[in-house]
Amino acid sequence: MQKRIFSSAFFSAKDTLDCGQIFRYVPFNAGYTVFSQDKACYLETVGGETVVLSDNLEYFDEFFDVKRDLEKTYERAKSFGNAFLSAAAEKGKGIRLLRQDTEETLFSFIVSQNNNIPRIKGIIERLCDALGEEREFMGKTFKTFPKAEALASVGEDFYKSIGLGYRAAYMVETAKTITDGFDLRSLDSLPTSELKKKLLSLKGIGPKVADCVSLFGYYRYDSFPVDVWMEKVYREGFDGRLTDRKAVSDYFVKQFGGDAGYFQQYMFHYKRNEEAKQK
DNA sequence: GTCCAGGTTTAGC
DNA sequence: GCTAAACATGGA
Repeated sequence: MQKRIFSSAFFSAKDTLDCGQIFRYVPFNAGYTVFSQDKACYLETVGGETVVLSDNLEYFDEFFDVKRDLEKTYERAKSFGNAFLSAAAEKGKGIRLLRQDTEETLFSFIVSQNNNIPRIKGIIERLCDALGEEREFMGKTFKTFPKAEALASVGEDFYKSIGLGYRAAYMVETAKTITDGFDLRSLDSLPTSELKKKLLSLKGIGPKVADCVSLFGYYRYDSFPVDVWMEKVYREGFDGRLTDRKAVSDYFVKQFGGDAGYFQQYMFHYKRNEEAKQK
């Protein structure tokens, strides 16, 4: 087991994991065990330090994008002079956008549509339990995220049995499309707009999920997913005149450019926490 | 019982 | 092209 220590100033375990970009992590000791593909690490923030423990540290250096300087991103967020964005950046400056596995991100966000985060986590956990391979980390066993081949090997009734509801058909069809030769890696070189068009051809992927896959799975920071939460943010804290989600997304990308993805995540996380407090 | 959640698909204009 | 209904599930 190897260990790395970072300043927690722009790397908070809690904010990075709880901001809705990842569904596979569980509280453990003072921190969390985090899973990606067939790998695991332990992540904790205590005081001014964030610690990563893993047998695959190089993988998780990349995963947590540890070389990226987020102070600049945070400063640019504040420089826009929007009250909501500034407050969100202040609260969420510990968020790091993860560089997640493309395929895992794709299937995870098919599950996410018209669903809530606790339920998404549960479904993905049952998915891995049933179809993943067993591995060990810190004396405990866990399951890997199943590859498309494994996902395509089961039918709709399996997905319904673990709670996917009507999304079961989307999982089956898209898993088959991928095993039949749709190469996710071949999209790496496309500009973001072309990448999204290709993603939209997959069943169960509409504009919002395509933006999430583009951002979390292809690291296109000029993506701005607009869901029910971001609609509220737009209405309450910005122009508010557009009604179409895609138009709202374009509006933000135009303003924020390559910072759009980070700013979106700051604001999404802040909005959700704000609502939670009032209850 | 109704409403909601990191929306997409399909049918009908 | 656009709009509106249908779509499972579980927690509030």
